[in-house]
Amino acid sequence: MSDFAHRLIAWHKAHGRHDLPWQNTRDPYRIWVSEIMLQQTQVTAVIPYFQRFMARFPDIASLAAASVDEVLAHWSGLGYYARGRNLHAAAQILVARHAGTFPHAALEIAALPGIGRSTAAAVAAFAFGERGAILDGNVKRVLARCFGIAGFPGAPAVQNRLWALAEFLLPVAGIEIYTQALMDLGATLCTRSKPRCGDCPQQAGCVAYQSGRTLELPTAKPKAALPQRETVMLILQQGGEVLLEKRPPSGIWGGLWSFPEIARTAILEAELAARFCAQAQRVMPLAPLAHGFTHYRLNIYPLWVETSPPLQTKTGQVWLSLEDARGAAIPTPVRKLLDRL
DNA sequence: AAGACGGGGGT
DNA sequence: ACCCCAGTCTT
Repeated sequence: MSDFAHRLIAWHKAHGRHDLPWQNTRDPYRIWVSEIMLQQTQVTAVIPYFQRFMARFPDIASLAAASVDEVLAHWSGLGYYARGRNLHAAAQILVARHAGTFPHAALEIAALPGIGRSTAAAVAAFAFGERGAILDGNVKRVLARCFGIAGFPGAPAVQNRLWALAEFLLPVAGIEIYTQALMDLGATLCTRSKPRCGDCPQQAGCVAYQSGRTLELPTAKPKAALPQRETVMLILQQGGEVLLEKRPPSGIWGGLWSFPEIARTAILEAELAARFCAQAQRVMPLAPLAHGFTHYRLNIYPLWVETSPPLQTKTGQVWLSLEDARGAAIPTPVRKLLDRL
């Protein structure tokens, strides 16, 4: 047996969870229901639901005979209601095609609605002792850390590596305790934040711990692509001066001085007349400028405009020399644009 | 490959 | 109050 499996099993004897309502049984139905409920849901939340569910639907036949409405009523509050619908549909399939019994092979189990590769392997292991790997979020975290697997575990290439590793590590015998131990380690010690490495049986061989990368592994999900926004900044120039506007006190660049903005679809002449009592003498687009925020990316399309009198300014508008503008409270993109003039 | 699905825990 | 999380199915 691998050192990894050996240490895990020894640890589980002393520190694992042994008395959950779906443990100490080989009833595939109880194990199945618990594994479905435990998807995306923590043990403490599942326990009362599991108890009520088993009291009302004690076996495959009673679940299959019930209405989907009643099944969902017992799921109410647990979330991901497709789990409940699939559970009910699978029970009816088991009655119709498997004489109301559970198939032993993980591949057949995985053919049922709502059961994927990992859940099938867990049910097959706990109910029938079938040797197979599981790979849920807890296991991904444990393996990524212990073996230093970088990359987002949800990415197919990383996930394939983790599956292969999970298969490789399986003990020849004792799949039930090994599988439970792996789940328990991830759920209780090797947690996402504040892992208890001091109590971990794998510490001496853990790549993440030994290299100080525990909090960097597993690699976080890549941030969603930043929303893109765009604006036109008007660089109104007259003589050696440019017009700056004071921005509203809240929001982006609150209270700072910035170039006036118009929508990309706005009509320049109309905006100039309405907001600045000015006319354009010369108009010249400058190269676009991208500015990154934490929550979106702003593409700025600067429009240099030489204006003609009158030079009326409204409240919150000011004409400044380039030098004075550079000394004002301006955001970085405005500074970059000033540097181009 | 990316999104939908619902609720809970951590911060 | 916000961000982060996660297995399976669907698109």
